[in-house]
Amino acid sequence: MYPSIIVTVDVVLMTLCLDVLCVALIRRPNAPFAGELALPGGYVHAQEDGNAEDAAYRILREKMGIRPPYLEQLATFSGNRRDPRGWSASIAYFALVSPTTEATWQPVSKLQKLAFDHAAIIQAAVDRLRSKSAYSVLPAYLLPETFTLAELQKIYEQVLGSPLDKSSFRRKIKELDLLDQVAGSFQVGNQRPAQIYRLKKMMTFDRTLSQSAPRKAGRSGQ
Amino acid sequence: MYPSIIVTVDVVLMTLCLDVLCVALIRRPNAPFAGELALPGGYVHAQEDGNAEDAAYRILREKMGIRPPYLEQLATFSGNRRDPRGWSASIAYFALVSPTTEATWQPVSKLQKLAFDHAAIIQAAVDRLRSKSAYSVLPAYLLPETFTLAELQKIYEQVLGSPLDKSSFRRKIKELDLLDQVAGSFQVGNQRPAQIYRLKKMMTFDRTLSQSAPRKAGRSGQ
DNA sequence: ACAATAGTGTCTGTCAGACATTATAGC
DNA sequence: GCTATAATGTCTGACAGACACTATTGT
Repeated sequence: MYPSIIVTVDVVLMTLCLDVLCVALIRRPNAPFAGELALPGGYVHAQEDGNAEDAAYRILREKMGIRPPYLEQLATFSGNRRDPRGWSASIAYFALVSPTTEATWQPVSKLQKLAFDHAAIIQAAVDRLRSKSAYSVLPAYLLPETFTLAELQKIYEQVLGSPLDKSSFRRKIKELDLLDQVAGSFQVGNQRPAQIYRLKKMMTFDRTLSQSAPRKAGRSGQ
Repeated sequence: MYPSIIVTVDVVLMTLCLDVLCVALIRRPNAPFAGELALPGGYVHAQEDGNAEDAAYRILREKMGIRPPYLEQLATFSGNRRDPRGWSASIAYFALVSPTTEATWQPVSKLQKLAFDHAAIIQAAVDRLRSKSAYSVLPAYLLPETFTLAELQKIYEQVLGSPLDKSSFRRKIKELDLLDQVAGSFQVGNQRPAQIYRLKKMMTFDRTLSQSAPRKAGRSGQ
């Protein structure tokens, strides 16, 4: 009745390896683009996947063996030229994980030629991560579950690409009130130990980090 | 080979009617949801549409007879429960037009029950418009091609839901440098005539409008 | 004591909001 | 003159960045 359209889900899974933003890639075993590097992805399975997000989680479970702490829909890439098999729509997601996750990580800055339009999808994911990092705690998902403020600041500097002032950074993080102190501390050498934190369990992530912070509405009125 | 998946495009077409944010709806002639109100949408036509955005433009042309000055992909809504015919994916777009566009406009604040999950899609579009309005000139697309600064400010106040200071608003708009003066002026009564502006032709829209939320008065305390 | 990093206090330039003032039209 | 709106000028509180300062560990 209607010409069949290929519907797939692809996931841009990112982490920070040795202070470099990396993406997980898989070498394709089959055509098309056999042997080339590609994002983990696959067909939507109408029988098992309740929706596209379910499919993304299933694919990450099957192909990477993980369940990421952060996953969000990125955009849908579609058209008749991106897949030699025909008109296709790829619902792309991006996910962030701790660097302890096992995978074939590739720095996003030096990617070879990739299958399909996956290079463009990765670029969109990196742009989104960068732009959201300016006003959210997203980069914290690139760290292990617990971390120090110094580590967190370093992650932000890596993602944003510019150094941040320690005092201002801590002031902002405190205002956001998105971290919980964890009992215990972390120490590397002969130095003062650092307090350990973890992300608060919450449903919303898009609080403002810098500049456009909602100015402490609290004070106003009663 | 793979179970067929329904791929459609739906467009949330918005404007400002009498200072109220409205969305264009169409009464469905056919099942499913025959007779109910729904977003303009339709199947992707693999033969004619180069990609999903092309399909969105085609649908707006066929069903509304327009080509909007602003169109952006919103998100993809998918799953096995949103369409009684089976597993479906709707690539949703949102578009802004001038209020002179002919259509059946409905205020977004008082929507009846809609077909499919279109109420959720509209909510997502409104949220996106609101959040982008804080740091872009997007609301200008809700006006005719030329307008005065007073009209523009009123639009922003409508979309953002809070009054803005005239001086600050103009300072910001000037800094953004996104408007061109148009020869001529506009006058309503026995008053000083207002300068007329139009949007500059450009490719990027996401400049910063205001760095911070409007500060709540509070001359009172402290 | 020193070294090294964690964490805080203080100053200051900048800027958004508040609001006064001037400008331009018709009467 | 008056009224109404357009457009601009000026002041001020608040905040982000800069940076000096204190705190806490091991040797």
